[in-house]
Order: sequence, then structure tokens, then C-alpha cells
Amino acid sequence: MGTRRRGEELERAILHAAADELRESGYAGLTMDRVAARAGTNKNAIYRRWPHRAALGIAAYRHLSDAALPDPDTGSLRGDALEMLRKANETWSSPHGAVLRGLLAAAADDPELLTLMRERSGADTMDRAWLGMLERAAARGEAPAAAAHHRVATTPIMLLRAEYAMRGIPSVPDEVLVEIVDEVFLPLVRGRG
Amino acid sequence: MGTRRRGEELERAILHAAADELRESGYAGLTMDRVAARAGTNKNAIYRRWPHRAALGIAAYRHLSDAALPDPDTGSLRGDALEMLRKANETWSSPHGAVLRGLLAAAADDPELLTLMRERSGADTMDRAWLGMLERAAARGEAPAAAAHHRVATTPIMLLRAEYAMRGIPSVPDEVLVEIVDEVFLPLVRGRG
DNA sequence: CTTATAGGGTACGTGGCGTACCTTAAGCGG
DNA sequence: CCGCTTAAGGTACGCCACGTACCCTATAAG
Repeated sequence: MGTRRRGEELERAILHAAADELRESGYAGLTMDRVAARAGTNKNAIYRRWPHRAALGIAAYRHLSDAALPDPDTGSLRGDALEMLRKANETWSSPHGAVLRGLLAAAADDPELLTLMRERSGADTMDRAWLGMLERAAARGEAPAAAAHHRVATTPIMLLRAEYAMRGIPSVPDEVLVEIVDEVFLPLVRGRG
Repeated sequence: MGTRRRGEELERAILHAAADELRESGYAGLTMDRVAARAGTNKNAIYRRWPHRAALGIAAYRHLSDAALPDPDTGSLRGDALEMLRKANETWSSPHGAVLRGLLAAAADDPELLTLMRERSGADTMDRAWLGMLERAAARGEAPAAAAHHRVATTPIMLLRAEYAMRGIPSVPDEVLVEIVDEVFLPLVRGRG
């Protein structure tokens, strides 16, 4: 009776319900019927807003984490890089990360969804953080100025990403992170002099 | 009527049918009913051999390509590396590659399937080819011996893989490959002196 | 006060996986 | 040569989940 939710309010309720389902069951376990039930509405209201499950999943994902992105300042480039990698590894291996990987897999053959993902997952922001790190290192004289290059900055997380793609669910061991920094990232920075 | 196929013969027929379906419809479009129909048999015969769709998909994938893996010798490290990357890019952006990426996505949260994939997709072989390339370059005096390191060798393909994970279906543009080689791989090799 | 709009309820079509059962052919041991 | 075990064929089904179609009702806007 009385109150029938509409517009914004209903939309928030749906997204909230969907985010809860994501948290509890992951993307694979996210069903439209259960989201509708949990939000106390029906599938119509959902399909009027998102064309299919994947779109809802992606939209709901942002409600999971506001990803306080680290901006470490340990004093050394090596320390900063390791810190960044470790934080990323934590995030990706957490339940959040599992959800994110599930979404990524689901969007893998739909370019439209992929771009949506990138916007919502803050990948670009992360890239900029790495670039900033390199610039600070260059300012300290710890790295050549030519090292502050986009490809260089993104290399470590790209490697981490690929590592996840090859391995699967469990977190990447810390030794691998150290290797990425010591055997690839630092030599690479050095090599650009 | 005489002939009812059994054992090996039937198994080959099923795999052949599944491979055809993969080629035509990709992994997402691979259905058990159609494979059974195409092989002129029924789902029982399939489920007696593979526990689920994903397992069949992976088993059938090997019938698609025997991936003649390139072992270039252009005389320069840069040339060899670019050649390898370009071949990999071609493969990954071909229909074969689409199938492979579909399988990878499907196996993403099942470690057991992932290891199966790695065996069947010849990823390890590719890694060894890169290492060999680096060793030859070192022998020519074109690279420090310390550059022939596993992490270094796998970096370019890992970056390519990650690039696919971020972008989706279309092939990665050649400029990106060149950048990976010139801005990352070669400086990295140089930096390990 | 009327009317367009959007939500609620519900049922259904469709497709695909995996399973259950029974019937029938093949091969094998005696 | 014969029966028995094993594997194939045929078919139907349970189940689940997506997406759609209707029809009814509350809400807000004019």
C-alpha cells in the first residue's frame, strides 16, 4: 500500500541488492530473479534500466568498493613499486577481486562491456598513480627522466594481471611480485638512460 | 544395421564434431546437443568421457590448431622479438584465438581447467622459444648474458596477453607491439648489464 | 481530475546443461 | 556357437535462469 518506490530510490535499491548478491555469490551466482526479490521488486524494473545481466553486474560492482587507491611514498622507487603491487595483489585476490575477475571474464568478448568495466574499475587512475611514482623518482634523481613513460609505468600491473589470467583464483605469491620489481621493473627503468 | 561405432573411433568423431562447432560458433556457442547431433551420437556418449562442457571444449581445442610455433632468426634481437610478437598477435586475433580466449574466460575460476588449458595451448613452449632467442642474442654479443632470464623472456607475451584482456576481441595494433619491444623489452634487456 | 508513466505481479517461452532409463548392438569368454 | 557384460543409441525429463509479455495499480504531472 502506500509507498511504491520510483525512479532514483528504486534504482538505488536494485543496485544495493545486486551488490549484496555479488558479494555473497559472485558474478556467476548473480541471478536476476534473486536481485529482484531481494530489492523487493520484480524483473521488469531491472530490465527497464539495464539490458542484461552483465550490464547490471558491472553497474553494481561500483557499489562494492570505492577502492581507496594507494599512493605510497616509502622514499625509494623499489619500495613504492612493491607497495603498489602488493596492494593490487591484495585487492585482486580478495572476494572483491574474484567478483571483478568474474565480470571481466563475462565481458571478455563484448568490447562495449569492456570499456564500461575499465571506467568503473579505476584502471586508468591506477596507471596515473604509477606514472606519478616514476616522476617523483626522476625528480629525486633515482631514475632517468625518460623512464616516466606510459608503457613503463603500466608494465608491472600488466604483468600482475597476466599472472592472474594464467593462474586462476589464488593470490599471486609475494616472490613473484618481488621478481617483477627486481628482475623487470627496476632493470627496465635503469635501461632507459 | 551393421556399424555402431565404439571406443576410439567414436571418441574421435565426437572431438571432430566439437572442434567444428568451436570453429563455427566459438566456445560460447558450443552446445552438447549440437555436438552430439553432429557426431551422429547422443549426449550419453559424451558425458561418459568428459564430465562437463568445459572439459569437452578444452579437449576439442587441440584439434583446431597444431600451432606451428615460430622460431625466427632475423639476425637482430629487435627483429626476432617483433616477429614473435606479430605471430602471437595474429594467432590470438584469429578465430582460433577467439576460441582460445573464450575457453580461458570459461576456465578462469577453475584452477583444474586452467592447468589443462596451459598444457594444451603450448604456452610453455612459447616461453622457451623466447628464452632461446635471448640466449642466441647473448651469444652474438647483442645482449648481456644476464638478460636470458625467465621473467625477462616472458615479459613481452605477458604484456600482449594483458593487452588482450583489457581490450577485447579486435587485434592489438602493430604500434603497440612496436612499443612493447622498443619501450619495454629492449630497454629491459639493456638494463640488465 | 484525468492521463501518461512506471512499478508490481505473474506467467511463460526458450535454451541448454546434466541425468535417468530403457533398448540394442558389439565384443569376449567359455 | 552362445550367453553375458559393456558401451551406444534413443529419448525424455528436471531444473534453472534469462528475457519477454500482459495486465493491473499506484504515482506524479498537467
